[in-house]
Amino acid sequence: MSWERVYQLVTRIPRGRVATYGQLARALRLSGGARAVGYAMAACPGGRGIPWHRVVGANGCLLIAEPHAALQRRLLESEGVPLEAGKVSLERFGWSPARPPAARTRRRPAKRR
DNA sequence: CATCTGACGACCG
DNA sequence: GCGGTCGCCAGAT
Repeated sequence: MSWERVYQLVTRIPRGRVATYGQLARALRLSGGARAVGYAMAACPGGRGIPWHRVVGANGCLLIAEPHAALQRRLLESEGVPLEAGKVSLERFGWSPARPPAARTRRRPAKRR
């Protein structure tokens, strides 16, 4: 399969939200697992409006190397997705590919802090 | 056609 | 908590 599928899904990630490699991989049933998505993103073509910066590691951390990580961080923050200790709070900004939750901008599901 | 090269994540010691 | 191992795909040279 071509990576097109991955790109399509990534494009579906709403602004202000992020998805993890593993999550995308499972959503697409990629045999290669998260790795496959990683490979796909590495080959991600530019100039197509693919929000590649909305894809983060399983832990919500940025995986790519500098200087791209800095850019990703900047882009995310410009979308309202803050990085805490170098990581995105998947609890708050994680997006489910098949199950987009209602906008919980400030509503806490059961998590209290 | 053979090889190399990357944006992962789960598991184990 | 940290570092090493393993499974994996497609495109470029």
